[in-house]
Amino acid sequence: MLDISFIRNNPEVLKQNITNRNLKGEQFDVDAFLELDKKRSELTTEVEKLRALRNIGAQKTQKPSSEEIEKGRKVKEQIKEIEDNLRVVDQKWQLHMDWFPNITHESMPIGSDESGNKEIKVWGEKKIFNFDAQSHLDIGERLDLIDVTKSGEISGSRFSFLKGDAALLHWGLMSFAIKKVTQRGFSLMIPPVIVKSRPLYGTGYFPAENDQVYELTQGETIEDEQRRFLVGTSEQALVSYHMDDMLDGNNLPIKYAGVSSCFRSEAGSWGKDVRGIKRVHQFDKVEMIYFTTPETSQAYMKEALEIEEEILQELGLTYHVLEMCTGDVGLATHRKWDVEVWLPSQQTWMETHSNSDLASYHSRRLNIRYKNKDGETVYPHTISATAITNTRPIAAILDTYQQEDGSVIVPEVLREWVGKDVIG
RNA sequence: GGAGGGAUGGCCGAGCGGUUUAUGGCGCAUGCCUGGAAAGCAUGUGUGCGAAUAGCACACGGGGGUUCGAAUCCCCCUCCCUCCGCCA
Repeated sequence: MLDISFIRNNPEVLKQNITNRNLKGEQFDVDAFLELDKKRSELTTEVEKLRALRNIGAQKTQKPSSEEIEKGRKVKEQIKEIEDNLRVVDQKWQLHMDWFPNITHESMPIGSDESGNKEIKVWGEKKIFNFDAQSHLDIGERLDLIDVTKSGEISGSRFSFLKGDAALLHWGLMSFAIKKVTQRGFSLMIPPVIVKSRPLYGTGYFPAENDQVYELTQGETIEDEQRRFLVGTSEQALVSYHMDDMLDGNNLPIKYAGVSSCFRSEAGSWGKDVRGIKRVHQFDKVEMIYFTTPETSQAYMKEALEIEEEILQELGLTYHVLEMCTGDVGLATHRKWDVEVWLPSQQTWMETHSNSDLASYHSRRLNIRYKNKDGETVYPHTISATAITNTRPIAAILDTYQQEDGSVIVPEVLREWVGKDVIG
């Protein structure tokens, strides 16, 4: 959510930002919003004047005369009428506020889709096999590591069984990443994976991306407070951990590493990455969350990238880093880098990590503040970045480390968990 | 799941229909005092609109209602505590 006074003072900046992001729809109509905002101010002023009248009447009259009671009754009716109007205007006003995107960072390229993303770094060699290389799924099925047939029967499409050494690879990756982030000063958190709607609203998944979310509750008359959802990332629970909190500014940055399963309905992604375990409804992730001062968020975003790169380098996976463009990021994003790993058998990149500076977009929605040295209330910036996930890195390892004899070399840093040097 | 008891500012804690415009304390900030500090004293210390140290409104877990007037009464919801039940 944006600061309302920022919008009032810089409507052109917001309009330009909406254009840059290639957003379309009534909810992004800034002029209509400003009209509503004006109307809302007028009605608010009006209703506040009447309330003042009511308060004066109520304060000075211990035993009101029947005349005074009659006067109060009239004021009450007027208040109700204006409040009803205000409620309608306010709802429309809020809808715009909920949909307006964060202002993007100046270094983000302007583009309408993923083709506008800019490669800012490449690390490692693009491996060339001198034998007939297989995809991660073919390797996984041949070595009895991945079973998507059984999971299809049991859970539906886009689920998987990770078996035997692949399950050990999973634990290895998670443990390896946990070791890395705790060494870097993150407090480890195991959050709930079922949340209410407010954390999802607060982290920008509602209303904009609600088609990605699994809802557990049913019934049309259910109160919003009683609805429950599966998290798509531990970010949703971890950032919300501090909702309505007044943080101690001296403790910033706060760094949490969340470990959880993540659930995504993947609506609207039909046909993308269908084969194997590249895009599934359930995966596991170690996520890094920062709460920082506005001045330092960019520096910590770089720190997060450094950690991500260190993890991939030690796994020996070839990757590149993308500066995401304005048209390929969510509404909450201020700046975002994606890290993609090279799949040599497919001759293609696959996203394994993302790293976002959300500025104060989340903290405003979740009412997270701290007092700075001048005693002013400040909304901290939040950063969300992937340390590791299980499925895609496993796919990348199988692909990258396959050998001509059909076996797969285990990356050195994972051997203590997998218990062997070679699978198969 | 059942039965009770609770939720008040950064924190603690009064108030239970009308000088409460939220008492009091702690913490914090600023000033006075001091060689410096502590102590003491004074002032300030929720949010919005606003140029404003002007005003007004809002705010007592959230939402709705009753009333001329609600932190206070009623209804719904959430969370916490105690006991019972169930259970890795």
